[in-house]
Amino acid sequence: MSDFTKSLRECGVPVTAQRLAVLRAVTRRPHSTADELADEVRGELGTVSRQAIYNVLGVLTEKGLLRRIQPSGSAALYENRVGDNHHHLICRSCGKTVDVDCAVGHTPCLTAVDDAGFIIDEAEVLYWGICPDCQAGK
Amino acid sequence: MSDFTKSLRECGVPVTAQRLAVLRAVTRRPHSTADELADEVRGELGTVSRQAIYNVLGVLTEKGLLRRIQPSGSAALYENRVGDNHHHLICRSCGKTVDVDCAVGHTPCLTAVDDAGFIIDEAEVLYWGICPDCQAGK
DNA sequence: CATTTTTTTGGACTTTGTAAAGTATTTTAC
DNA sequence: GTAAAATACTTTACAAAGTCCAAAAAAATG
Repeated sequence: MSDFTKSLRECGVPVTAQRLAVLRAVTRRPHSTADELADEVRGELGTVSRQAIYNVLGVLTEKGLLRRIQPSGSAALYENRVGDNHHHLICRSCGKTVDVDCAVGHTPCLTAVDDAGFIIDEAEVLYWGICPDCQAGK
Repeated sequence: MSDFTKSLRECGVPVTAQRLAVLRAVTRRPHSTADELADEVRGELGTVSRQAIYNVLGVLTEKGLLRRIQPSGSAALYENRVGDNHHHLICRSCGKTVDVDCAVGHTPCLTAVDDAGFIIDEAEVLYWGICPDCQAGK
C-alpha cells in the first residue's frame, strides 16, 4: 500500500484514483495552482473534471494533508509540506514561490501577540520581494 | 483642504471625487472588499462604475495610501492603516478581520531569515483562528 | 454480492478582476 | 479665469477562479 493510500485511510477519507493522483501531482510540483495540478493529474489519469480537482484539494486541505496559500494577485497554491512551521518567499515580479524556514523556529508570531480573544491555530507568513533571477533582469 | 486631498497631492495623483470617496470609505470600513467599498462610495456619490473602484484601489495601493491583503478564500481586503508593521487576525468561521500589532515590533521576520537571494521588502502575516463571537457559538 | 454512502462528472453560473475605447474631469500654463 | 494637455471615469466586453447542482460512477459497509 502506498504512503498516500495510508495517509488517506488515516484521515478517514475514501481512497480514490483522483486523490492519489492529486497527492502525487502536488509532490512533484509544489506551489502549483489548481489548474496546473489538474493538468498534471490528467497526464496520469486522462480525463478528470475540474470539480473533482477542487473537491479533492478542498478535502485534503481540510484534513491537513495539503496546505493552501493564496498570494495576492494569483490563484491559490497548494503544497504537501505540512506540519512544520515554514513560510514562503514570493517574487513580486515573476511570482516564483519558495519555502523558507521559520525565522524563530517555533511558531514565533503565534505566541507573543495580543490575540484579541481569538484562538489562533496558524500563523501564515508571506515574504514579498524580488527573486535573484528577476534582480538579474532576466 | 482635506487631509485626503493633501495625501493625494503629495502622491502626485490627481484629486477626484471618486478617490476621496474611496479613501473615506476605507477609513469608515477598514478590511472591506472592493465590492463593499463600492457600495459605500455609491452611497455618497451615486453612480460609480465598478472599474473606477478597481482603478482607484489599484492606484492608491500602488502609491502606498492603502494596503491590500488577500486572505485565502475571500476577495481582497483594503485598509488605510499603512506605514506601520501591523498584521491581521482572521476568523476561519466568520471571516472577521482585526488588526494586531507586530509581535516583535520591528519587522521581525524580515531580518532573521534565509532569504534565498531575494530582496525582501515586506513580511505579511496572517493569523488564522476563531474569533470570540464564533467561540461563543453565535 | 447488494446496499448505502460518498465521490466524480459535466454543464451552467457567480464572483472577482482586467482590457480597451470613448467621454468627462482635473491639472497646467498662460 | 480660460484653453490645452494630461489624466481619470464610464461602458462594454472578456477572462480567470471557483461554486452549484443533478445524474452517474465508484468505494465502503454488512
